[in-house]
Amino acid sequence: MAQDRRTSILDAAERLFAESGFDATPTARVAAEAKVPKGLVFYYFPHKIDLLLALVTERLPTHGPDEADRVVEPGDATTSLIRLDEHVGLAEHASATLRTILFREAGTHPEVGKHLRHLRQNLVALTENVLDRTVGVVLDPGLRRDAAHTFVAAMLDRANTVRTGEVAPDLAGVARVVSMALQPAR
Amino acid sequence: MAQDRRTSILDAAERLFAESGFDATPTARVAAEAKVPKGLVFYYFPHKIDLLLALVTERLPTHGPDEADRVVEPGDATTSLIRLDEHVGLAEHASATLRTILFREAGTHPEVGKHLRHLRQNLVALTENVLDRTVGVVLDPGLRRDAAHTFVAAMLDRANTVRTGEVAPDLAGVARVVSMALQPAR
Amino acid sequence: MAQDRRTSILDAAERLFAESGFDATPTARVAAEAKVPKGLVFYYFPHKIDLLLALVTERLPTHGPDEADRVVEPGDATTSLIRLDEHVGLAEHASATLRTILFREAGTHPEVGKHLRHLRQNLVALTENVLDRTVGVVLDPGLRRDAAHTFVAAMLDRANTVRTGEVAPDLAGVARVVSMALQPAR
Amino acid sequence: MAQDRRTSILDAAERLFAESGFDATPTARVAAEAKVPKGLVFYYFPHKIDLLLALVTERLPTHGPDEADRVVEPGDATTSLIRLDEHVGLAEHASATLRTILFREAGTHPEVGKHLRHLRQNLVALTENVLDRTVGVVLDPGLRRDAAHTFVAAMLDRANTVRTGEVAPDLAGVARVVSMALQPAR
DNA sequence: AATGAATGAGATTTCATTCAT
DNA sequence: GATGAATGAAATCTCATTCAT
Repeated sequence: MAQDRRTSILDAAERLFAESGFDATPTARVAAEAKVPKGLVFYYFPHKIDLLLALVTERLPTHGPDEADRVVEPGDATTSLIRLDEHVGLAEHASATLRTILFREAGTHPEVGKHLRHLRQNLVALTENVLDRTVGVVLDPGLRRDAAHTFVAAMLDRANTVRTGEVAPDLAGVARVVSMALQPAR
Repeated sequence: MAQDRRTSILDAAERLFAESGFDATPTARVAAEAKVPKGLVFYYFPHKIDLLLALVTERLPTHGPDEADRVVEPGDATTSLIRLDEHVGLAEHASATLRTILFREAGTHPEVGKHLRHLRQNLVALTENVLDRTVGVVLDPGLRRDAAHTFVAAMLDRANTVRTGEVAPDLAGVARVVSMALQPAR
Repeated sequence: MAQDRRTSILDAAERLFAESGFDATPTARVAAEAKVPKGLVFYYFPHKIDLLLALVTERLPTHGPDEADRVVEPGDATTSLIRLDEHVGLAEHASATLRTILFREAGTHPEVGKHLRHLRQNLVALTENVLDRTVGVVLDPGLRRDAAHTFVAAMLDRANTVRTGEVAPDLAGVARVVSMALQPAR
Repeated sequence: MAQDRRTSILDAAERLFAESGFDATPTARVAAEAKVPKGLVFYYFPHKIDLLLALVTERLPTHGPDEADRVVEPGDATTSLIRLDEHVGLAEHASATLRTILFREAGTHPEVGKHLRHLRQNLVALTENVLDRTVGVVLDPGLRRDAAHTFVAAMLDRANTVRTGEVAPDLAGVARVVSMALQPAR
């Protein structure tokens, strides 16, 4: 019961911060949106910034390298990468709000920036793992790293793109480009 | 003289908005940083948002497709792309503050978002142009587009990366990956 | 057991009120300092002011005139007064916190002011008694009263002085001055 | 004109702080009492504590030793001391509010405590000067110091007394006691 | 007897904006 | 063109007190 109300508050904060940004959202609006009295927000989150921190630390999935298993399509790097993107789901609506918060506040709130750095590191490691398991041959470590960074950059850029209303780059296209670069010969 | 003071104000705003964000920067601090009286800021920029708009419209370069000439290294796509990145200079300190502002405020301020969309479109067109002039053969339009999007995504992602303190992906590596994908045969 | 927790609360309140003042000390901090749940403070002391009143009524000694016996040194007014001061112990650390509270809150909280007035009256009566029993001769009532008031004023002033970090006046010196004023002839 | 409004604010603060104490007086009440908008209080005094500091630093007289000239009655220490007390005017209504503030806040606000220490030092020096110029003979330095401290203690104690509603000790009586102590012989 | 989640009135402070000069 | 005093709406945060359990 008590946790329900704390959850309502976080839900409301997530929605509003994504819509209008952290700074532009008064705590009073969070309380109203969560249908709890103003004082209760402070009770659970003594300072406004604690709302942001709770969202980022409690609700952001960190992707471990073991998740590669679920998406690998042996011998087909393009498909594997596309499925990786779908699995991570950065473009999906469910994570849209957190993603918005993550990118926007990373520059001004150190704790948030730290999480964004971890996310990228994990995604790169995961992508390298996916590539390894997909292609049969042993990849050059430098090339593998560059390929992974390229794909992760595209995923993160697209996440950012969606939020700013730009025309999203096609991740399938990027997957194809990366995949072609890895072809030992044609 | 009058223009000098207007410029001081914009300089100060650029610095402070990049540091702390638009919302978190009081106009009074802009005035203090610019060493002008508070009233003068509102004299030149009747509303606070006008400061942001002036920065974006007056100080952001838009890259036309004709700039390809300056960077193309015929026959060497990797080098051409690296030189393109250097030319655009998104990673350079000079544009760091504007870039910061651009990414952060794009989601909440429509005018700013519009500029970011234009920037991406122009960069994609420019990159396609660079690729065309670099490789001798006629590229498949779909592949060319995917390659351009991939490289632009990496450039923009890196710009965003720098601002959040993440480990920057290596643009030379991405250039190599994109370049290899375009090799007709090896 | 129950009394232990009530005592902890009063101990904590005494410490914190002395440090930061009554108004500036939240009851929540009292509870934290006493290591009891917040609700318990209000269980024992329904209103915050009751904490202050309990401290003053339960922990402040009132000095009766009969205490003169313990300090009188017949024929030596200076020594008697010095011993009176030591006996009353207003300067001692044990009473420092209560003294602090007494002086600071006397002006704004009538109940506390009443206690301070009683303390002064009792001290004057006690000092007059000490002087009477010390000197052999019959003192002029007006002079005796003035002398007592002078010494009590010095004791209370010093109590206040210690609390504000001023250089404490030397009570032995005051005892000497008062004593000399009472000498019938030299 | 502008200064007038700043002065109104300080006047109001002086009145209200004396009445109810610093902590118990909302800045909104200060604004209301001064008949200025709430924002203006903050304009002149960015933090509430600045009101207190301005009162103490701008409105508290510091008594220099040269002021002795105005009160000395040669050969009559009792009269000289009484006139000194009247001159310093700690008991007068005009200084009552500041005195109240001074004593109450000295313990919790270091800046205020510093002023109270200076006031005592200056008063002791001034009183010693008065005694020197009043009595013809050369006083023993130790005795002179004790006598001065005794009288200053009484003045400060009485100031404090008035504020807490206690029965004020008679300063004329203290003057007589101190004066008698200085009589070389009778 | 004990508790800690809950409440809401109100405190301090912030700050974009106005405007008389 | 320039200025800085002035304004007030609104933001964040505080905290004594209540009350269901």
